[in-house]
Amino acid sequence: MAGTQPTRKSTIYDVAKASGASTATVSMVLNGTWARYRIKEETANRILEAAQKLGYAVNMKARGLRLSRSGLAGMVLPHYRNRFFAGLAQTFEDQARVRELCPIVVGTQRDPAVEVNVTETLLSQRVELLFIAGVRNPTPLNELCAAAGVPCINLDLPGDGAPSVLSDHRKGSQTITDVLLDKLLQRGHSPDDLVLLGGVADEYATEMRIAGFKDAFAARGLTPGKAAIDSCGYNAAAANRALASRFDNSGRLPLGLLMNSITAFEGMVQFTATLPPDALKTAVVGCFDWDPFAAYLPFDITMLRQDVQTLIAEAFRLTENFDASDRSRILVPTGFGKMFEEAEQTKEFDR
Amino acid sequence: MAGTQPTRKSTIYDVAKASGASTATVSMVLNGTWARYRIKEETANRILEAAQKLGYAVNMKARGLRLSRSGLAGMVLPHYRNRFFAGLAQTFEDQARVRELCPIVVGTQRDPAVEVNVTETLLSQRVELLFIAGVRNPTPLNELCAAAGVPCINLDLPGDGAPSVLSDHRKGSQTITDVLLDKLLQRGHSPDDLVLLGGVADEYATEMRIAGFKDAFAARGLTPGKAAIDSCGYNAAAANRALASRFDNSGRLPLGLLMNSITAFEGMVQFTATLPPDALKTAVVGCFDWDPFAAYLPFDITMLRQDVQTLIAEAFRLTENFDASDRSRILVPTGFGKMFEEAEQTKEFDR
DNA sequence: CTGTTAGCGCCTTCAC
DNA sequence: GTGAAGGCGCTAACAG
Repeated sequence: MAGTQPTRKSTIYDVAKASGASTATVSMVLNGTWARYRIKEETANRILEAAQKLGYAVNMKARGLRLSRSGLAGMVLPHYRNRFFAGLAQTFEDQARVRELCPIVVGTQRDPAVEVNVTETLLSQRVELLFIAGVRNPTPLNELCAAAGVPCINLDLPGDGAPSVLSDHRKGSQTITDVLLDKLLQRGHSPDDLVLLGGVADEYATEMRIAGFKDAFAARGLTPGKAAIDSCGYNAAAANRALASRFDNSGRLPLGLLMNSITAFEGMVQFTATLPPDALKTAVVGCFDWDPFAAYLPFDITMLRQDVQTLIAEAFRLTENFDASDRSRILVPTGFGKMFEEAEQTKEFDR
Repeated sequence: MAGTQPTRKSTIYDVAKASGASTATVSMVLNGTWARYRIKEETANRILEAAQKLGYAVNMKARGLRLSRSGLAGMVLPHYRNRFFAGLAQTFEDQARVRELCPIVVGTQRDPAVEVNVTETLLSQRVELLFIAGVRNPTPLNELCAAAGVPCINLDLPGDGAPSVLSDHRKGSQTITDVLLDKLLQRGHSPDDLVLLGGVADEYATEMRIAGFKDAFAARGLTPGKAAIDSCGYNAAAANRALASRFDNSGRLPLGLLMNSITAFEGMVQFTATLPPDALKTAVVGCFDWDPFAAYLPFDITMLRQDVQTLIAEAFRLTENFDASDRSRILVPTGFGKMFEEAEQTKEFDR
């Protein structure tokens, strides 16, 4: 590989010259469309050989310019730091590749300025579709896409500027709440001992989860008390503080705890780490996200999991025959534990 | 946004027509190079305004074709499923953006066919540089890049076809081994009770970690025993099995355990979850990766952390004035615990 | 069956 | 100060 001059990449002109054919013939052969044009197999082989020898690789920029198809599929998400977003990214990549698209996913750190910036960049690269995941207010991004005529789907958080594909947080919340209530009763405790902790009151996922929480109580002819719902924020520090103040007031931890996000859950773990080891022994806890290590922490824990496979599949489905005026909100069920595990099998040398 | 015909994106021609200027003038103004050409400020403003109104966005495909600069920076990595790779991706994106490049990172699931495929795709999109992280044998990918004249850096695993930026696993291993030995002695146990578990014997990171492990013993005038090093593989199931068989043979867990990867660590956690809760009470354990939840598991655990910031910064440094014949291996120190935490602060609404 | 040609959208040199 | 023209690499008609 040392001898080749690295500056100039070979083009179809080089291949044409080397093989003594014309650029059109080369183009057809290299695209595999040559059978349709009844080009002699011998010519085709000659060209393929020359291309091989020259290390020719198509310039997608030029092809894209000509065809006005970039072959790029874009997705923006906040970060990769939890299993949900990591899974989303992975699944998106896999399914984009199946569709012969080059996946390009970008993390924005939930910074609206970065979100706009990234979207503009992706659009200027002429992505053929854009998925927007976990963006608080996707409308400006939707509008950018609409202006560019690029199909755009909101994932995980709904928006008014495009169709949305969402996990059915309400139903999921009712289900997990129900499980926790059963466990609580089994241990001789009361439904009043269950607390839904974390999240932001005026935000979609939290609203849905609160609704589902109430649904579960209602199905038993009950209503959760005032103190049972504490939307103290998503981040670990907030949940940590909220728990600490409850502890200070009552002298103990709630007997049932439903954490509204893995980050809030992390805050809970941080706080309980400051307590004697068996402070959570009798507690029943649940969480709206799943994490492999969290699942092994030393207390009774139930984790809900979003179905990234279906989420992404639905989003792709919406992009075919995309209807720019579509504002539908598709709901995808969530499930427990390891039900989606297969997708993330590790390879032998993985680490 | 409803009224605009979504099919056609506006071009500089549209902007030129709308503003009554020529395409050249528009181009200069839109590139910010207009001051150099002494274009009237009034004209410039008129053009900017028209562009704004038309929702003009540069077509990077065309610009790239003309300038032979794509504005794309590529990175391939195995997946996003642990904090190291997630951090790498995040940091890469941030630093690429600082350099005015559009980051495009792709996960390959450690599948060599996908790795080659992805590299070819990225190259055909004319990325201006490519980082290759966690690829077992990067040489074929390096050669593809070399043939295309694209700067290419191996991250985290070394290769013969390009410069590499690596964590100093050997030094890190010596340090953490030293810490574990101290703890073991403090508790009245013997250095022989420490086991290095996981990894693949003929693989770079494992080799370095074994060397560091021995260094730590050597510094005390000792040599680890035969059974002290068990490269049973990286994946959780393998570590799980290895521990199970040790347990069957000796009737107890090793008193000191140094896990060679977060996945092997996960296997250990899986196995110990089948034991009585206090089976690990007196154990001393370490791990060559860091995870926020793993850090809160109920036993004495020490985690080593790679410095993704420096890793990426060094890689970028190597790409400027890139020397295609450079085969240097740059070593980056690792550290303990939360030393690189600041980089992943969560926002208020994060989850 | 194969070669010629006209752009895709943009930037830059060179006249005006 | 501004307009016209050429070409980046590729593809798809359209001629031979």
